[in-house]
Amino acid sequence: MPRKILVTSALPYANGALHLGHIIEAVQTDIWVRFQRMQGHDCLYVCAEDCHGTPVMIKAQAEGMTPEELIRKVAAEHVSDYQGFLIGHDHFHSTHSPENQAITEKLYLALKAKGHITTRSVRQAYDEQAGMFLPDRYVKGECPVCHTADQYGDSCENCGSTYTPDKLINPQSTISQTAPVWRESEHYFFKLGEFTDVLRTWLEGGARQAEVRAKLAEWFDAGLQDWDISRDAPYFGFEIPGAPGKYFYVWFDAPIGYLGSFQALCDKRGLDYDEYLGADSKTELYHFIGKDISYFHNLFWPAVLHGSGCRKPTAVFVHGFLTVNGVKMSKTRGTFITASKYLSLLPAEPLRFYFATKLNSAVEDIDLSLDDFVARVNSDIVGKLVNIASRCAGFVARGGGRLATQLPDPKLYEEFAALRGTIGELYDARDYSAALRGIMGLADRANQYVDTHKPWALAKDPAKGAEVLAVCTQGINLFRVLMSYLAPVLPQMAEKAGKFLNISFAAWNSVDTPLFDHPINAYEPLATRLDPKVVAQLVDPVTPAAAAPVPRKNATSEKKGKDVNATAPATTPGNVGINDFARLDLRVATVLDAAFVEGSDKLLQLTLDLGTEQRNVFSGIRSAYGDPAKLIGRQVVMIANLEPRKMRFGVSQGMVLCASRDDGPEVFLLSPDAGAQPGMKVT
RNA sequence: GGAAAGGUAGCUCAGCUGGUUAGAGCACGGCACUCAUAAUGCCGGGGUCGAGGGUUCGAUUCCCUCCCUUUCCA
Repeated sequence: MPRKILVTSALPYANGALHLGHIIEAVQTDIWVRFQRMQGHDCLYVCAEDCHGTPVMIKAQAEGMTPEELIRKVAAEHVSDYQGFLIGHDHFHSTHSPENQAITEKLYLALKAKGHITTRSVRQAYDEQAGMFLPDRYVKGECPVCHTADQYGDSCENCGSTYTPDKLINPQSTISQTAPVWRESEHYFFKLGEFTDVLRTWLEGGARQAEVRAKLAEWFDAGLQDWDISRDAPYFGFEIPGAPGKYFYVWFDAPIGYLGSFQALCDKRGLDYDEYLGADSKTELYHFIGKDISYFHNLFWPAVLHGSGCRKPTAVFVHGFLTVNGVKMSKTRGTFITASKYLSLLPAEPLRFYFATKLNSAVEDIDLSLDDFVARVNSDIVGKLVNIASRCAGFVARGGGRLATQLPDPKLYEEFAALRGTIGELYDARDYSAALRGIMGLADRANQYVDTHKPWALAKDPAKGAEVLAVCTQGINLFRVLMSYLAPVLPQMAEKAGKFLNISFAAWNSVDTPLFDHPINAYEPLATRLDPKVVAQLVDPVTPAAAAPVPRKNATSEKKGKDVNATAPATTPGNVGINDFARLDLRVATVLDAAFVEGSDKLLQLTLDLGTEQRNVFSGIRSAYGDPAKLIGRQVVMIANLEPRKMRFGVSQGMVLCASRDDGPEVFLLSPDAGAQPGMKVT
């Protein structure tokens, strides 16, 4: 009996480019969807652009366009990136759509009718110059607890205290740089606490991951509080029915975007919306998300659905974040890789494969190690998998291009085919890494088989043509099983291999029957090796900033939940006040010594004289200053009050300033004019 | 501050409910082969399983403490 399954991955937010953190989620989802389809299930996959909220509004203003223009432009880029990574959405919609507005209003009115909505007055920061209320993250000031300057309105990054923006000392609007005033405004709240029992019950099946359950238990213990779902004009979003000037908070209508997108798909294909999303639907509904938005998907979302009389998700699948070369993605480290940058350099499938070798069902962070990426792809895909087809194809072609009428080693084939159940279970459980380990183990055995039977040696004896063909028929059949197992991960390669073998890889159980007496075509390379030099271009050369601690910032998620534009800083950051600049202790320093760092091809170790003291600094300028001796005696500008940073090679006590492009390898040290003395302050 | 996950060979990772000499891939060394995109096969070197206690006949695997990394906190 085919299952009917509706799957989503998280909606990308319309204020920035997709990066590889978005892509790993899309790949995880897409592999699962493709696998389910191969199983013969009806598996639909929808997604949408998440369009609303203050960050989009502000960003559109900054770019001199309307929000509608901005979201159209960004969505087009996102769609193109997803397609580049072979993500097979059945439909990609927008939360700023008539479908989404209709469903949002419907759910809201249902919640209201059932008494799940309440209102109360909220005191909030208001920017008189900009004429708008300020989300907490748009107010900055001194922490009331530890007195660290320049902290957001909701919590201090230094001491971790949480508070409301009115507690900040000398608060400032990040939009106009003026001091906000405090105004009362009526807000609409969703009474989440009323759903505590419903949620506890739902989570038994909906939250299947231990890590997620532990987190949810914490939230339950703390008690579920009302959720503010309204925002005041001006706001880019949907106006709340019967509440002029009040808009739905972006996080209220964003998950509803899943439903809106599916509605649009139904309209397109004539599907029955209620069969999937009606109150008593028997179909399965799964959301793939990152761990940062677990709260919204495991609490608010099922509660809103339940309260408005809709079905709840079958389960929510949570994954961890992506790191690059062991560190979080960040522009200052050069490890922030956008989807489009990747695609401009490399094909999608190697990365899909690499992600698959690492993905499992746990909420663990996953590292994209570039060296490992190259080794893994070149060895596993080209050296092992493709090699099986490549080394057998020539003999088959010379033997007439037709496979033999039987397998010389049916038991071996049987072993390969018998694993389809186990491997299928692993895919279904999202344990792709284990699935691929199993598959690659089989690839080794296939190569061993060919090595043992040496068709090239047999081919020297003209009388043994049939034997050669038999061995290679075995090899090709083993390859076919492996390719079938990998088809969810490598759809393009499966397509090409299908043309080579005159078959389709559409059905998971097709490997039950081996190919006999079957014509195959000339072999063409199915995959090419990755060039480490090209892969290295994914990350920017390490700049001196790499030696500096970066502010805590979420690498893989747009924190729209807090109304903050968490996209990594643009090339040209926004304005800062003079106080921001004054926090930096910039000093003139003389290079006393400069040397290569053993074990690093990027760093130089500098000993700097600050007049009153000496500092040890690791700086990523080796590519531009290959002869460190020439630096000795030179004067440079350094940040003297940078948090010391422990590195593999020692502690770096500051950083030297350099000029560079975002995308170029050149680095140019800054120097003061003649006459400056070590220790002089730069202002 | 509260909480979670992780720390296993140079690198990336497996190791289920404690039990013979701790595994894989890559990298490295040697040999073989030459069909294959310098691919493949065989053999080998390499780990006091973060540190210290404890439970046990026996712990990488259980308990406690500590250190380090990462992450989450409406």
